[in-house]
Parts: sequence; C-alpha cells; structure tokens
Amino acid sequence: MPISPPPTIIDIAKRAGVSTRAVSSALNGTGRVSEQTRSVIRQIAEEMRYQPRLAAQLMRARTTGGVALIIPTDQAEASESGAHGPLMTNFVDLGETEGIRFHFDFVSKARAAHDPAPQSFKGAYVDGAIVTDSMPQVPALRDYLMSQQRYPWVCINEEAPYCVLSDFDDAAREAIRLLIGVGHRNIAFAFGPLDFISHASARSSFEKAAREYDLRVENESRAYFPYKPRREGIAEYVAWATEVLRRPDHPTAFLCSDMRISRAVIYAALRQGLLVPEDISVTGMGTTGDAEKGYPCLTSIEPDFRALAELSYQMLKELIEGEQCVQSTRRVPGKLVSRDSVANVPRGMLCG
Amino acid sequence: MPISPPPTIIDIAKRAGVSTRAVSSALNGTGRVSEQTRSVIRQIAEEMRYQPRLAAQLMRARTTGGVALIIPTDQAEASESGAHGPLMTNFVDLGETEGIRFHFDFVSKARAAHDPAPQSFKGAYVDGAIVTDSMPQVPALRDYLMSQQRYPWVCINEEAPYCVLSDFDDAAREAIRLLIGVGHRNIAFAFGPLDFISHASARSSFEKAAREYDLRVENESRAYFPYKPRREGIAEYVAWATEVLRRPDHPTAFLCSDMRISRAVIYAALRQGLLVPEDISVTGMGTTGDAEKGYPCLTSIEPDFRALAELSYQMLKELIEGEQCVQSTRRVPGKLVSRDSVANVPRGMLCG
DNA sequence: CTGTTAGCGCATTCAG
DNA sequence: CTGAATGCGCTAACAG
Repeated sequence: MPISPPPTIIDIAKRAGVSTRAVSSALNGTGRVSEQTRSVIRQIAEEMRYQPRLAAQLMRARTTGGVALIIPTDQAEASESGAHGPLMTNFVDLGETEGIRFHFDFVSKARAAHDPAPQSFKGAYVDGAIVTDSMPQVPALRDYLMSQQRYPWVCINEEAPYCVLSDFDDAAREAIRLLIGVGHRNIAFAFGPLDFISHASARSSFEKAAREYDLRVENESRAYFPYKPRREGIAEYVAWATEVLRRPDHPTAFLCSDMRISRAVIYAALRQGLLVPEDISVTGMGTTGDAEKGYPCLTSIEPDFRALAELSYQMLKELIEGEQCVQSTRRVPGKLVSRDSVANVPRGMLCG
Repeated sequence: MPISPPPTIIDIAKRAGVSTRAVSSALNGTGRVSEQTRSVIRQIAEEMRYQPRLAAQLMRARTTGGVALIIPTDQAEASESGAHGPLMTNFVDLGETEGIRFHFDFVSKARAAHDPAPQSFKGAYVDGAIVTDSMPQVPALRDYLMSQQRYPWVCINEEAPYCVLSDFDDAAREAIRLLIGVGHRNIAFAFGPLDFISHASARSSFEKAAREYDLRVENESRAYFPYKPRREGIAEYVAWATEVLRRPDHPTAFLCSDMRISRAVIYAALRQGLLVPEDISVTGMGTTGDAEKGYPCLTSIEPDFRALAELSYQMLKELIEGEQCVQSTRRVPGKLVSRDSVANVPRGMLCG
C-alpha cells in the first residue's frame, strides 16, 4: 500500500468539524478555544500522528528558532580534536532543554577555500551561529564571518568580537599545588603549538602558577612543539621525553598541554624502566575521553564543555534578541580532574 | 542601521523588470529564458546576494533532499566510540559531492526513553535516515524505527532490514599472516563485549582465520571482556594482560578487537620490562585517530568509513526513490593498516 | 521560442 | 470561534 501523505491541520480541522484556526489555537495554546473542543482536537491530532511541517512554520515565522554549530574541520585531522564530541553532546542536551534546533555544520578547509559561507547560512533556517575552535585551520571562514552582517555569531575557545574562552589559571594552580604537595620540585612543561589558543593559554596559566609557587623550571625542561600531523608529532614528543629522562637529575613530573604529549612521555618513561605514576608523574589536558582511553588514566585539566556551551548560547541569544549590548568576551574556568597518573615523588628523589 | 531582510525572487524580478517565473527559470535552468535575460538575472541575483529560502523550497517540493544521520548516544559514553567522527566527516564529504543536506541527529538514551521518535522525523524535512551503530545502547529507537512506515532507513554496522556491515575476514587473515610471517606462533586474542556487532564479528573473523592458518590459541590466551564504562574496563584489561604476560611461555603477540584493550596490553607489557614491539607485538581495531593517539601507533584493523557511508547512502537512495527492491544487507571489507606495534618475534622465543 | 499569470503548499494570525 | 490573508519559491497552463 502506498503511504498516505502526512496529515495537515486542514485534515484535522475537517475531521473535527472546526476551522484550521481552532486547530492551531488548540495545539499551540494561543487564542481562545473551549476546553471542550481543545481536548477533542488534541485527541484527533494524536490519533492522526499529526506533526506540523517545519517548512510551513518557517515560512511564517520571522525568526527560525534554529542555531548553527559551525565546526571547522580539516578532513585529515578530523579526529584529532577530541573536543568536538563533548561539545556536540552538550549542545544536543541544551537543544532539548531549551527547545531549539541545533544544526551541526561541518565546514572543511577545502570547501571554505572556494566558498567561505557555511551551508547553514544559506537557506535562512538559523538565526545565528556558534563557532567552535580550530578556526586557525580554516582562515577563510573567519574572514567571511567578520565580513557579513546578517547572522550574529559567537566563538568558543577562539578570540573574536564575541567569544567564550576557557580559563586554565585556577586549574593550573591546582595542578602545581597537587604536584608540590606530593613532593615534586623538579617539573617539566611541554606545550603543543602555541598558535592554538588552548595551548597558548595553558602556557601562560602554567607559567603564572609556577611563579606564584616559586617553582623553578629549567629551560631544558620546557618544550614547545610545533604543529605536526598525527604520527610525526608523537615521534618527536617521545624523542624529547626520552632525552629529558636520560638526564641524571631528570624531572619527576611533567605538565603537558596535550594528551598525546602526555602519552608520549609515559611511553618514553616506561621504556626506560621508569614507572608512571610511581617514578614519574604526568598530567594532561583535554577531554575525559582522551584521558581515559589509555592507561594509566591521566590526571588532567579539562575545559568545562557544559558551561562553554551554555554561555555561548546565552550570548548568542542576547545578540539575536536584543539591541542589548552584551559582555563581549567571557571566560569559563577549566577544572583539574584527578586520575591515576600522579603520585608521591619517589623517596630517593626528595630534595630538601 | 537595521539589516534589510534577505531578498526574494520577487525583489530580483522587480529589479530586472521580469516575472518571478523568469527568475526561477534562469537560476534553476528550468523552462526557457534567453541567454540574454538569464545572464542579467544571474548578475542581479549575485549582486543582491540572493539565496532561496529553504523553507519556501521545501513547501513546494514533494521530496526534501535531506537525509538524517541518526547517532544514538549515551551521554556518558559519548566520546567512547571513535567511529562517529570519521563517519560524520565522510557524510559531510558525501553531502557536498552529492548535493544533499545531511542532518546530524543525536538521540540520547534518556530522550529515546520518553519519546523514541528522532527529532529529524518530526518536521518532514528529511526523506529518510541512516542510523549508526551502538543501537544496542538505545533499544527504544530500534523498536520505533521498525514500527514506522513513513521513513526508509538503513543501518551501519548493525543488523537491520537494510544494513551495511563491516567485514573483517580479509583483514583478520592479513593480520594473522603478518604475525606468522614475522615468526609469531604463540598468539593471544582479546575481545570487547560481544553484544556489539563489531566485536562479535571481529571474533568470528579471527577464529576463522586462525583455523585457516592452523594457529593454535590456548584457552588461557583468549579473553572476552564484558561492557564496562571507561576506567573500570581498562583496569580489568591491564590485570588480565599482566597475568598472561607473567606466564613463562606467554604469548608474543596480542590481537585485540578494541584499541583500549591494545593500549592496556602495551602498558602491562611495558611495566614488566617487555618492550612493544621489540618483545611483544600488538594489534588493535578501530579508527585511525585512536590508533595514532598514543605510542606506539597501533597496527590495526579499521572499518572503511568512506565505503560504509557511500554504500549506506546508495541503499537509502534506492529505498527512497524506488519501489525497486535492493539487496538488503551489504558488506564492506575492513583493512589492516600497518604502523609501529608489530615486529619480529624475539630470537629467544622462536619455536621450530 | 520567450515569456507571464495564477495558483499551490501549510501553519499562523489579523480582522471579523 | 471562523474566514481569509500572509510568506516565497516553483510550475502547469496560457499568451505573444
């Protein structure tokens, strides 16, 4: 049997012997309808499995109730930033509680090069956009966003006219306090590419905290790794960590701004017979998923994705609704979560 | 200045001094318009930055040109299945080349419990759906999909009336041939929860290949791990691997159906002074991202996400367009990709 | 061959 | 509570 076309309010109106206006009122709670007819109409709508057509609603409405979540992605490193997963699921949650349609819109470097306008800005079915980080990878997109006026947008973890940024100051302090508390004095820092705001911000937070706690970090114990795709990066991290750990007075703890660097350090340590966390402590930075995808699970600093999502949406909402001027950049503190990669400094290495 | 509303074909028609029909024809290549007026109209549309309103197009069209990619997700383990990333980016690519709107629709266990109909089935803005695996986590969704008639759907890596499944037979053979080729004879198997089709299918592929190559796998060298969330799982893997590796005649290679198990084995080995890959070889199964997010990068079996996406879309297209009966379940071979976790069996352990 | 007119589709809402 | 108008892109039917 051919599937009958979806019912419209007209079908319902006929069946109920009322006008379409009555149906609309009854279902949306607008206008005036008697409780009597309202419940009859509801009943019938239920039976016929009525669902309003989004297209028809969008035709009428001046505002769409939709928000694009724009995710710049270079196909090659699609899976590298573990942040997209948690961000998306948090936006899904938010969409459910706030009743808005989030439209996930991946824009690839290749596409942006020949047409920088994101797909979701094309059909007039969103009111604005939230843009996730990793924009340095897709510069054309940024230029386009700045140049257009129609859609308000706010950035997550990226400087922009309106943005919300992770703040790692507290978490960095906490991490260093934790390490000092269990006896570590000789600590190494390792950072990912500083043109990514998360790494740059982690660095400044760590350096600030180190100063506050009078921690001396040797220059040889500081590393800055440029961007390398995938495996190449890791090989470099391992080489560095191996080198550092060969020194007789090597550090007993490593603070890293990237999970892969952390993993590389652990690997390098283990290969020289140094156990983690018994001999060497390591912390990471990134998502829960990445922290728990290997062993030992990493004590690490994590962005507060929930808050990032909520705040960015709040800002966007203000921008969409109001002439109201909102605070243009906000910060949300990251948090340190303790797992299994930090322990007391070994007896033999205690100094003072 | 207030932003002027987006232009419509009416605005263009006025500006060009023609009818709206002419504009529509010119822009869509339907009907007949002289090259003359066509280029004039195109010019004007360009200048005015005209974009057709999706809502208006959808109103008229009987088919929407949209496809939902339904991703069942339990918030808690959102980041666990690394497959979502590669799948999504492949669908984005596909959407660009095929000119279809893919609508990513995450459905959480919680939501499905009180309303099993996916959001994307509500407003009549897609023609059908592709459903990714991990459905066992959200059983209500499956029941709903089976019960409804309106939208055709095809499953990826999950048994269903229409589905496309990864086939690891060839890759498993290749993996075992690789290991045997470099001298391994004493091999262990470790599998994740068998109620996930990927693990179950990996198991049968490995067992089949083992028989073909006359490989004897001791019963103590086989492990089946039930589903445990996150860290708990890993601790168990490590305990098992540690135990196995303590045996004097321990295996020299581990074939695992999950990257986390692989990582746990490597960790356990390293802690007992066994190097990977020099002393112990390990393979994994999963995504490129997970294989390269730690060290050593894992030689592993990977689903062919590109083909999975393409085939599932082809099938769905046939279902949407045709009364045509399509082949109802198709298989796409996974592939073995060599990285750094497999090497020659150590001299001392060579047998025969 | 080139073009126009007159609806269609459907949920919402203003004026009765 | 009802009738009719609105929003906009598409297309069958018709005219020059």
